Amino acid sequence: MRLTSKGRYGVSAMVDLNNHTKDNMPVTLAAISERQFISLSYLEQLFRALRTGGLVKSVRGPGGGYLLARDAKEISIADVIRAVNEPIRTTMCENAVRGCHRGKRCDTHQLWDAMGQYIYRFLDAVSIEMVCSREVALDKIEFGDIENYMTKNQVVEQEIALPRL
Amino acid sequence: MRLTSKGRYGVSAMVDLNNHTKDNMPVTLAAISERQFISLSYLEQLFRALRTGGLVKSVRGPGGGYLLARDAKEISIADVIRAVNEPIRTTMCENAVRGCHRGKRCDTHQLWDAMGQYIYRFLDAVSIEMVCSREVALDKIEFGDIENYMTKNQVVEQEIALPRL
DNA sequence: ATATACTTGACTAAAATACTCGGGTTTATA
DNA sequence: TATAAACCCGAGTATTTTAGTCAAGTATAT
Repeated sequence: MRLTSKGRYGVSAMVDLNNHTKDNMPVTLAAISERQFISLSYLEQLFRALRTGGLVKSVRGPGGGYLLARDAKEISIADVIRAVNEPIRTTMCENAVRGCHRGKRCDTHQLWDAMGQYIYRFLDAVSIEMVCSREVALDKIEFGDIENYMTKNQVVEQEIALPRL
Repeated sequence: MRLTSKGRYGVSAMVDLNNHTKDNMPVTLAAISERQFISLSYLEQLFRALRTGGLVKSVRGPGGGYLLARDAKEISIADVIRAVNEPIRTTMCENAVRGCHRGKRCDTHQLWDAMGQYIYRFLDAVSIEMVCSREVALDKIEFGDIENYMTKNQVVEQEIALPRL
C-alpha cells in the first residue's frame, strides 16, 4: 500500500460519492469533479480502478454515473487506497541484493513489518461511512488488543510500500 | 514525516552503529558501509543530517568515527526519520486552492490528521534499542489509551507527509 | 439521431528521491 | 612535519515515481 495523493483523491471522491447519493440514483463524475476540484479525466482514471476493485458500479448512458457497490460501512479506507494504486510487486527485502541479503533478514525487517501491520489496522478499521458521518470517533472503533507487533517469530509480510532497499 | 528509503537507510545505519559500538569507541562509516551495503558517500550525507539532528556525535581524524549522542533507548525511530528528511514546509491542505478551499477543511482532513497521529504514536514509541535487542515486543510498549483519534473537534496538525492536494 | 456519460489505452510532464562527486578540514601517529 | 585516516560540505545529476492528459471509443435514454 502506498500513501500518495492518488489515494487521497480516491478517498475524497468516494466520500463525495457517498455524501451525494440519494435514492440510489447514480452520481456523475462531472458533479464530483466540480465539487472536489479533481479533473474529469483524472477521475475517470480513478473510477476505472475503483470499479475494477469492486468498490463502485457504473451506469452508462444519460442519467448514468456511479454508485457504491456496497454499503459505505463495508468499504474501508484501505480498500480504496489499495484499489487506486497498482499492487506492489516486490516484497521489499526478500530478493534484494542489499539490505536483506543471502536469505538473512535485515536487522530492521521486523520493524517495518510491524509498522505496516500497525498502519493497516487503522486503515482497515476506518470506513467511508465513518469519514462521512464525522460522528464516529476512533475511540469507538474496535481495534482488538494492541499487541503481537514486533514479536520475535512473526512472519507476516510487509505491505506498506517502502521503496525497496 | 516521510516514509522513504532514506529513512530506512537511516534506521539501518543507526541500528548498525548501536550494535557495533564497544567501549565507547567510535565506529567508522566505512565499516557501516560494508556491513549494510550503503555507499560511503550516501552514508556521509545521512550522518551529516543525523549529527545536525543531535542523534550522533562525530570524532574526527584517524581512529575517529561516530557514536550515538545519547542512549539507544532514548532515540526513537521517529527521531531518525525526522532527522534524515528535510522538514516538511507546507501544511498540506491549508493554503491549497483545491481540496481544503476557502478556509473550509476538506471532508477528509480529519482522517489524514488522525492517521498521521496514529503512525506517529508507533514511530515515537519504538526505540533503536528495541530494534537492536529484538527482545522487546510491542505488547510491552505503553501506548496509552487508543482513543482521541478522529474526534470531532481535534485540531492537531497533519505531520505525516502526504503529497499536497 | 443525438447527447450524455462511462471506457480504455497510451502518453507526457513534473516532481521527488536517491545517489554521486570533488574538494575540503581535522587530527593521530610515524 | 608529513602522511593518511576519517569526517565535512556544497552542489550537482540521474532515476524513478507519480500525477495528470489526450484521443478515440461504446452504451443508452430520450
